[in-house]
Amino acid sequence: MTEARLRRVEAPEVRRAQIIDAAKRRFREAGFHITTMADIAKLAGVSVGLLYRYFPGKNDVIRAIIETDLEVQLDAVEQNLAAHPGDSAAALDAVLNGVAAFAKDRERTALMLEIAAEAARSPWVATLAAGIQSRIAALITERFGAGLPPAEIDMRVRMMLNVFTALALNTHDKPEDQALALKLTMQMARLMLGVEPREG
Amino acid sequence: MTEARLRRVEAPEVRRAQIIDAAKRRFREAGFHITTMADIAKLAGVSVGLLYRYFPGKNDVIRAIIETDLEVQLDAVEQNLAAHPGDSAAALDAVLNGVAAFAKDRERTALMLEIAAEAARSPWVATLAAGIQSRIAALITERFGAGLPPAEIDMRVRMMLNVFTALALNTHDKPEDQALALKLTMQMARLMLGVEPREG
Amino acid sequence: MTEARLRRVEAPEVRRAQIIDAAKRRFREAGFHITTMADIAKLAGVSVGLLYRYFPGKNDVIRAIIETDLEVQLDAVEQNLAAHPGDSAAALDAVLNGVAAFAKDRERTALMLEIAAEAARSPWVATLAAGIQSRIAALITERFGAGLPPAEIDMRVRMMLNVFTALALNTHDKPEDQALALKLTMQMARLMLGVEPREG
Amino acid sequence: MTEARLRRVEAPEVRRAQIIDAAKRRFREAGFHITTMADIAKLAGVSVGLLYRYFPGKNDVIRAIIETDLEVQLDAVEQNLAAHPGDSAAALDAVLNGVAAFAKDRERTALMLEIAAEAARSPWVATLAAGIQSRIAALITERFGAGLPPAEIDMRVRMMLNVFTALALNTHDKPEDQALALKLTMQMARLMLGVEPREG
DNA sequence: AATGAATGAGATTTCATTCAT
DNA sequence: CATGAATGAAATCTCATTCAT
Repeated sequence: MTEARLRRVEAPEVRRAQIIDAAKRRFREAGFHITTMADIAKLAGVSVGLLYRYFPGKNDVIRAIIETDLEVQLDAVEQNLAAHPGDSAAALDAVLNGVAAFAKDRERTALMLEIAAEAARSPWVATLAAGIQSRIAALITERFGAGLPPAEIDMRVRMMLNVFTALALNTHDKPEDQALALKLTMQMARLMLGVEPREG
Repeated sequence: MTEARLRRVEAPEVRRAQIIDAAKRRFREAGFHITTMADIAKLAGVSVGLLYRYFPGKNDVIRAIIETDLEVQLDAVEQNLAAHPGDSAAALDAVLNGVAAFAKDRERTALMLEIAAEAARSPWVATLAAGIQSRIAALITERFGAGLPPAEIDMRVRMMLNVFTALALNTHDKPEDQALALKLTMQMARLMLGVEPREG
Repeated sequence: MTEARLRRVEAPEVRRAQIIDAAKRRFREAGFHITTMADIAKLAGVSVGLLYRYFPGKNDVIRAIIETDLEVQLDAVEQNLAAHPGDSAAALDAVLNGVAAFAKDRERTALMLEIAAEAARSPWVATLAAGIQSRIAALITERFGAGLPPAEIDMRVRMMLNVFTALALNTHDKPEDQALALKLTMQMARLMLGVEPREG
Repeated sequence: MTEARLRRVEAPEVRRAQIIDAAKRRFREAGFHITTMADIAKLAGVSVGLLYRYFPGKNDVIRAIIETDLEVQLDAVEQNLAAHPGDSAAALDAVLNGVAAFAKDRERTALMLEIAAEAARSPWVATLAAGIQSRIAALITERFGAGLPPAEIDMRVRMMLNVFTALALNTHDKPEDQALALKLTMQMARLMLGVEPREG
């Protein structure tokens, strides 16, 4: 009577990606603590037991998701900077637009909030997040770091990133609201980075 | 043979406050989903059974905490504005300082993040939070709303509040970091409200 | 459709005894590691959840059973000695007969073997068992301890007890076999305790 | 690109021995029910899948271990008797020393207890063990069986073997304790076989 | 023949909720 | 009103067994 799942062997990286992907999706929708291992397994299309071949336990799945998610943010900044080697203003725009795009994706921001809430409780999450933010700050300083002390740049970058996170907290149904919210957030981001608003 | 435990009968409001207070403390430390009803009962110094006389279920406790927490924010703004009926600049300062004080309290911000994460999942939480923000915006508009269209004022106030949320997202361990973060936050808040930074 | 169990509140000692008793029975029949918590709960007539109000986990149930079982052996020796305050020979007889009776009970010996096997693996079980045996040895020394050094008495008592345990390993179907096995074991026990065989 | 792991094809007897050996070691350390098939496979240096080519299931591995272990005991007695065809006293000594050596090996005794505990539950184990004991008894009776009725000799041999089991039940940490325990065991063994203690 | 990824039934444990006292 | 023992559904995790490679 039970629908026999067909046993497909996959390369470890593929499986791991499947699982991480499924977990991320469920975590976004339901949060870390409501999501069950069975949920993840079902969504990933594998058995529960297999989850435990890839991760020692549920906490390790959460940890992996948090780590990869934060890494993605760092990578995005890195790539946006690298895409405009000569033009600093364009590079900055690219970074800000990248972060903004990220903040507009409700799915991603839900996970971001989940991580933020977790960081308020688990020291290791807080440390990890702070580390990634510092590395992002370092990348930006390297490129734009004028006369400010490193500690201040670090903080300014953090605040800039957090403002976008905070933006994600709002539910803007109407497109014009969204546009306005984004415009204002961009102003704040530029204020943090000490750059003049561009035309447009 | 007489029971050592004293089975005190308390006024309902007192009991309810006891429970809400205990729940809030645990929710701050451990989050909504990790906290158990037994945790709350123990911290409140009452039995689990009694919890169910005051709230139909755990979700209702969460709902009550979210509601009271948001109300407290609204009340704070209201009182700060009312405290300076003549001096608009002083009133604004009072509001900003009030929100800042809130954002510096790690315990409260942990709960705020918890609520934000919940809002990303439960529509009613999102609606409730948006409603409160609108009421705060209305209060401020009423007082300072000069030439801008109401929709923009509303959004600017929301963004101003978001900035403090961003502050809360930071893991500021060192006091000098805290001071810097607060200074930057104030700059952004003033930018949102279109007021010049004050001396000081 | 589910047969509604009627919710009966019992005194803690009664419940604990029920659980320990059920666990002991299942452990005797199936061994520590085959017995499940659900087995125990069902046999005790309680829910699985209740088991965890009385014991933190399965290992603690095992520990409790081991402890009580060893204590019972000590108590038996103590009582048999106390029952014959004047007559040393009679007291010794009582002790030996007590141990023999114990060894004849297949249910109890099965548990004894389970404990012995566990002792070979878990140091704490070994230590606990050795401690109880030493206390039994002390009781006997107190009463009969002639010229032998305490360490030797201790060992002789242990060997005596173990011989009875070993007796339990054999399956004797025919009564005359049982009687002979017991007679021979008694001879060995007396040899260990350095007493002459009695007539009869 | 070539696989680092070498997939050696071995003669079936070699593989079987590898597996049995590994299983025995884990069973000694952890017991039948705690040991997993993966444990055994790892220790044997083969895959789990291969285990199932040699044994239909875990129970069959257990059965094989129990059988070989009991056979080894029988063989040892047989060989010790055969080694002294003329001198009965020397033969007896050899047998006793052989059994004693066995009982002093903590690893082997742990397995013996495991088997004994299993025998208390599984009739086939009990039957198998009883059969081996009878065959050992027969060997000894054949050699020393003087005036006693065969049934009694059989029982005396069993009891003699039990005595060594009793020795195994002891947790003898200190060497001097071990020596004493062995001395006492030998006394009991000789009592069972009706022989005078030898000098030495 | 050999591997080990994959399965899924079943074990342990947790906890929101109920209800006898 | 108040208690906390009791319940049971559901979650996490384990492991004997299977089977594609």
